[in-house]
Amino acid sequence: MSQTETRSRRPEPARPGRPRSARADEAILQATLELLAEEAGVAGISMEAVAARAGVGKSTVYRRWPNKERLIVDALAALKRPLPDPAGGSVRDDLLALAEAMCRERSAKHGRCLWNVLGGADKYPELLARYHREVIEPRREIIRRVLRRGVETGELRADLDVEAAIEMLVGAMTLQSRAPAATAPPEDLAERVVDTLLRGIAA
Amino acid sequence: MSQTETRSRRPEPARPGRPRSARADEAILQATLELLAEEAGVAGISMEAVAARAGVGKSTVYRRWPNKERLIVDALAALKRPLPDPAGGSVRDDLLALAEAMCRERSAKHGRCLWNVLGGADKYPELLARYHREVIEPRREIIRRVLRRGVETGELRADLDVEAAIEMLVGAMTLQSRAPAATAPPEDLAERVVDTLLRGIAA
Amino acid sequence: MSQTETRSRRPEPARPGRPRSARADEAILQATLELLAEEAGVAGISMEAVAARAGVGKSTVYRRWPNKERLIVDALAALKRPLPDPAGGSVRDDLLALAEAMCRERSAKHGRCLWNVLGGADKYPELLARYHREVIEPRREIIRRVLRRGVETGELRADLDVEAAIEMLVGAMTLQSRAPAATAPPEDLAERVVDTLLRGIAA
Amino acid sequence: MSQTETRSRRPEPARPGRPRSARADEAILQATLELLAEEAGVAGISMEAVAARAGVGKSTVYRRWPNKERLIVDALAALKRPLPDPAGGSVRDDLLALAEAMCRERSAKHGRCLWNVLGGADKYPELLARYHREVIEPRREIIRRVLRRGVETGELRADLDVEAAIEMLVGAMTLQSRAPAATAPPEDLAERVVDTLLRGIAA
DNA sequence: GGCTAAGCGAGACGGTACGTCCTGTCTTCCT
DNA sequence: AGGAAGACAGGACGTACCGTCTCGCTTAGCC
Repeated sequence: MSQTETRSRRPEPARPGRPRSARADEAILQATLELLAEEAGVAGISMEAVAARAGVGKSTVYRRWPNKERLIVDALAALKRPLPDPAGGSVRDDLLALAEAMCRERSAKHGRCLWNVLGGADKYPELLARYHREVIEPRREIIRRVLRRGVETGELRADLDVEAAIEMLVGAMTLQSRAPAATAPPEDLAERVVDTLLRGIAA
Repeated sequence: MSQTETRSRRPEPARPGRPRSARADEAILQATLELLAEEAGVAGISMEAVAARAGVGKSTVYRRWPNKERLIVDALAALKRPLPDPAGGSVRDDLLALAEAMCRERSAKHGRCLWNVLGGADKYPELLARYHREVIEPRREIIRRVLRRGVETGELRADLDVEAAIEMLVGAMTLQSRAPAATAPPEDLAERVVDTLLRGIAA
Repeated sequence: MSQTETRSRRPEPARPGRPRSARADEAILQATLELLAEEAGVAGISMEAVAARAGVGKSTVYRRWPNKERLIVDALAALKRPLPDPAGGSVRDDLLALAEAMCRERSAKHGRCLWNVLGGADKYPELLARYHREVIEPRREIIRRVLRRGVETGELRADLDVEAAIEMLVGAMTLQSRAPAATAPPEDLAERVVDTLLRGIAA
Repeated sequence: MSQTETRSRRPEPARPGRPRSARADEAILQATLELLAEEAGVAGISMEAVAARAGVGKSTVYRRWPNKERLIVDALAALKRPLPDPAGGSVRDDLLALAEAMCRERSAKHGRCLWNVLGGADKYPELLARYHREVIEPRREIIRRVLRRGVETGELRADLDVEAAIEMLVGAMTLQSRAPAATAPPEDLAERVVDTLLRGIAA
């Protein structure tokens, strides 16, 4: 993944030997995500199953990723679809759109993947660090811009603690996903959270 | 653990044979927590390591817990110290005390344990469900009571969405712990979040 | 193998834990020999195939033998049936009996095993050394005794070079086995070699 | 090798494209022999190691030889120096010269190669057959001629069993090489064997 | 005080997955 | 077209745990 990116950035140093198969890359990532969704967690899937489902030899997997964890983090990165950059209506509309996107994601297949993976993360600090850098931060940045713009337009209070607000919004929307599967979040959770955030709870 | 509780509830049905060693129970749970902190995640520790560190045979572990996950959830339950029931000052003071307690917990050893475990949780829904029922919900209930009292005393707005507020507070305080270890949360995060929650962000 | 022998020599120090299964020992050695005969050479068989055919887990094999080579040498040792101690008739009769036994062995299943294995032996000098010590030398000793007795009884010349004679007899009977499978040795090879050895070739 | 021979026999059919590099041929065979001596047995060396040591791509090896075994047999053929055709003195002198040559060969580097290879031979019958035809038989033929001449000159007995005598001589001289490396054969083994063969062991 | 039943440390059992290495084939660019 | 490089599918290697089982030995309560 990262190598592919790196290589494609510069105009191909023309390495000798047979080039790596792009189909294999895709098949492996695809198989990984499927298994990650079906089974569960880093522990729940096996490299051998990944290779088998991808129709690929084990060595083809290990040539690209040094171990299971690194494969999984790259597979997850493949779904890091950025949050929809909000149209730019009222701050409330923008925040609501973002909150609902996060809420939807929670139940989506990849949502589960992320959580399954992040659990065992203390063991792999770089895994977590990279995930933060490449996935989490860009998303917060979008919210941060919406909030800043709100301050400028006067929609939000001038002394707003932007980071605390981000933390609350993101926290509320993602924490819920840890509830038992049965406990579906209420449909209107996004709206209720955004409104509570806007108005505050003080009388 | 659960069996121990069950047994200690009724006055000993007086089973025949040698009774189970209480020292073994403790040693196993202790070893589990130590390994959970040192290593990481459900996947990171092995039953053999637990037994070895506890100075106990593997069968002594398996006699008490049917598998790794059940052992771990019981070990975690051993640290479910309840949040300090707030003294009952102003709502702000109470919320702040709770928030700071959660914040402190995040960096504590058991804090890490919880997160390490919750990751691979999709595979073990009952683990997660039980954890929610026995650990998470009681804690939310404490916050819930503080908020309800605030509404009654008029400190908080009458149309407050209690659940949304809980979600935001808990989410903000716990999500942070997933940042890379280096990224220590700001000292005053609790205060900033509580104030932002109280006042709202709208102008 | 060696461990079993060692243990059974002394009256069991009563080691803790579940004792090793004698059935597994047998099944593994049996499977090894079968595969050694069917397939060929150290390289031709796999530990996984051995375990599978023996109906045993791989770890059960590796608990007893540290690697493929050590397993194979022990399997071969299991067939080191000693040469029939000759009845003690005339020297010619005794030598003929021994030569014919060696000749028969050549075509037998285990004969092939030995050769298949001895090939890659430079890599495992201890394998070869042990095989010599435990299998080859005892056999030569039998021939040596027959020749010495012949000298004493006056059947053989007094100035006989015993070791050279052994080398010639054993060499002639075993070298042949390296001929292509098609080239069956003549029925009467043993007799012809013994007589040539007795009479010499000089006029 | 075989292809090279075939091509060099006829005056080059003038194939299109770049001709094969003679340097590559040599480098590959050289590398094979070196590894065969250092490591051990057909199983002990890898095509990748051969190609790497020869400074050659794997495909360059596989273009010339279809698999490991064929490469090895050709590499060995490169050392099949014929036995010195004996000067034609007394039969004893001739046999002694041949025996000593065989004895010397045993300790030489290629000696080891041959044995290393012959071990795993059941799996590759054609390898063995070819080796017999091209290396072993020519050598026996030399001994055979010496013995026949001895019969004609009256030095050897008229009713000599030529094949049995060959078997004993060759067997005695080559079998020894299977002893552990430490056990060097006695200096005078050749002489003792030849004399024992000549005089017989009977009183 | 002996009997009975369960607990105990130890470790073997059949399995599964790991990550490494090598085989023999293929695909690319360079000469 | 040959050559060097190296990717490809496949499969065995030897290791580490899983959760179960079998040993011989305590350690209790009940007779």
